[in-house]
Amino acid sequence: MTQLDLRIVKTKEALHIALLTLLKNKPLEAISISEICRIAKVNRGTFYLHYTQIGDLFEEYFKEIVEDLANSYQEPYRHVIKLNPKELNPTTIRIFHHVEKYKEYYRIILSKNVPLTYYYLLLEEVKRLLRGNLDKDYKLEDSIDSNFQATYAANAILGLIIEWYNNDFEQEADYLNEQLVKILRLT
Amino acid sequence: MTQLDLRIVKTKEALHIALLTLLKNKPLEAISISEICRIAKVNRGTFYLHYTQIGDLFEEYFKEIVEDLANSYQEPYRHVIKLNPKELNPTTIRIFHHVEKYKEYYRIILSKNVPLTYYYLLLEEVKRLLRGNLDKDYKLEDSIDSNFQATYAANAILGLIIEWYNNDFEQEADYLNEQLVKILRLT
DNA sequence: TAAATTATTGAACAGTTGTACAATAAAATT
DNA sequence: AATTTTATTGTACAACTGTTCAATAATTTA
Repeated sequence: MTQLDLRIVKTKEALHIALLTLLKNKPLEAISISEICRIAKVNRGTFYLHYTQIGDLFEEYFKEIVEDLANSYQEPYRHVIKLNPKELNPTTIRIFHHVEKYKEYYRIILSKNVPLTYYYLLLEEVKRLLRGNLDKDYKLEDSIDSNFQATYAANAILGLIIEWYNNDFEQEADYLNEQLVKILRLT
Repeated sequence: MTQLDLRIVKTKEALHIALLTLLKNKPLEAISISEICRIAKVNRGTFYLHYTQIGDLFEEYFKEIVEDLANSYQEPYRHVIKLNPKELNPTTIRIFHHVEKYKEYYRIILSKNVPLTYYYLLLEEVKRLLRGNLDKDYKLEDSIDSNFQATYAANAILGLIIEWYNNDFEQEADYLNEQLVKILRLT
């Protein structure tokens, strides 16, 4: 038994390529479904068979990017910075290099006219990655809600990324790492 | 010399009321400009004379709400919680009661299909409110970028609000305050 | 390979969007 | 109160949206 109908694969591929092509010239919000379909040579009705919004199509990519973030946490950390592992687990900090690598996409998902969905996808992933560490590094008080704590920490890191984005990613990823370490030592 | 043309005031008021009316029954993304104008009995072209998107209209409200957040920081803090003022400036923490008060609106601006703009407006305001405190409470290292630090702290607090929103605001505002204090003591 | 399944197409429809322009009405100014 | 200024209206247009349906084509299954 086969899982994927070849026609579906082809259609989605064509739509993916079309969206990427258009994104080189205009922001996500300025792209119309008709336009994508025209370029992809796919009937507009077919688009609606697979997606409901352009955002759904974009989300398919972005999920791959977020997957790369998760994967990057597996391989050993090579960018060595002097930091005390008791204060900050180095794995925590690989996210900035990931963002730097995909900055064209982060420029999209952090732009103000784009829906929050992608931000939330990212937040969930960072939470998931942090959660393991939080448990290990700190003994939790019983009275603390670990969901609140995880979202607090994850969103704080996303705050750094937002500020970085506002600076048009002009600093090095390593600089962001240093800042994070300093902020954590301070608090 | 007069500043505001009465016709403009009336038009905007009608549009405001129409949007609020519609928001009772459907989410922001499902509301069309035509619909608003039909209810407001305002020509559609007139809408475009003042706004470019529905979001602009909604933003006018939301700015008032954010203003209330800022104002609430002026009056003395009455919800007394036992906390060490050296560890956490109590003014920091008034935000949860504000959100509770306007939770219908925060439900809108934190929903996933809504653009990031409103989130950024909120983030900027929280940063502004925190910035004063951060400077006072901590001696900043020279090497730390206060913009990064401010966005880190402000976004962390918004993280708690996001988690609270995901829980459909079921906890009390005071509970959020307690959690924040505990998290800050922990870090 | 033939039959069955199902994705894609094309056409059509009512509603929305963004824009333009002349005519009109409402407000501000003198 | 008369005049000037300007916001609003109505109309029109091309493009986009979301949906439906029968006809057709591509792919899978037996």
